[in-house]
Amino acid sequence: MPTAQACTPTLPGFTCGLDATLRVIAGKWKPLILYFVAQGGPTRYGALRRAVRDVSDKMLIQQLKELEADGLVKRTDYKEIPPRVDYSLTPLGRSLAEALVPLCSWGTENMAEVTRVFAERDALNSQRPEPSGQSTRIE
Amino acid sequence: MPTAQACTPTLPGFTCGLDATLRVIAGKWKPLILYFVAQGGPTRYGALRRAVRDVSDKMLIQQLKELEADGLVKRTDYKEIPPRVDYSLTPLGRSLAEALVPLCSWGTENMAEVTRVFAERDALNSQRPEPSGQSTRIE
DNA sequence: CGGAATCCGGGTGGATACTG
DNA sequence: CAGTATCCACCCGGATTCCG
Repeated sequence: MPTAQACTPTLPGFTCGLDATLRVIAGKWKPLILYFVAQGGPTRYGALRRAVRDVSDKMLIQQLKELEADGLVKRTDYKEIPPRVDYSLTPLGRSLAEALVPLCSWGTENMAEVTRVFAERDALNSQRPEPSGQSTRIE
Repeated sequence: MPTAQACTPTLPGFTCGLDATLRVIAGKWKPLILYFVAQGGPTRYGALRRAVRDVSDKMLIQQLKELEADGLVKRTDYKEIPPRVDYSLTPLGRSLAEALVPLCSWGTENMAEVTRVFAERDALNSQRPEPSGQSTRIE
């Protein structure tokens, strides 16, 4: 019912609202970055790096730059020594982060289910001629 | 700010609910697929291909298979000639699609903004001959 | 501390051709 | 109509190293 018909083409280039959103948050870490900054307020680079586990400097910086270029996050350099920089959300970024909340809730509620499904999939993978453990497939 | 701290680690493997969700919908087309199927009910392959613009057969099938393996969509083959197959959402998939609604709304509301930002970015890219590295933008 | 630059392997994903 | 199969360019993203 309210399955939202908000997906009506309005501007050229995007097929629908979801399409537009995806172009902005496409990227392995962007949603997590947005979400963590939304929760923590202005967040220092190091803190962000620790929060978004397994992200490398290169990727974190890259995604942050794109988010900044897209007007979702704001970078503040305090020009101090040692360096201090923090990242905060713009109003636009804040509104997008709000839209991510349901996704987070969904994950929390269905984490057990997701874990199970992934375990099954990994079990199938390990039956294949695939030596060594780690299966960081994803994305 | 009710910025939801639903992002509390609960199960090993995932840092938070959002992390879990992202592992499931990571993939260029999955959110769009979920959303279109959610809107249209059981959707035929061809219809989906037309709905998700610019997707190739290969990618569409691949993503559909993963969604199916993850228990989000259900494939129905009517074994007819000519072939007829449709895809529908499982309860799990339906709940996830619901969680996508805010993202779609956000895109619709901020499409003008997004379009503008992207235009600026593209403008900058085309201005730079960039001596140290070929940056032939995007497709 | 907060990056930037470079190298590099593997996966992603497009194009095309073919099948039932 | 609903896929499958193959080739392959490209870029994502990790590791490493260096800089202010």
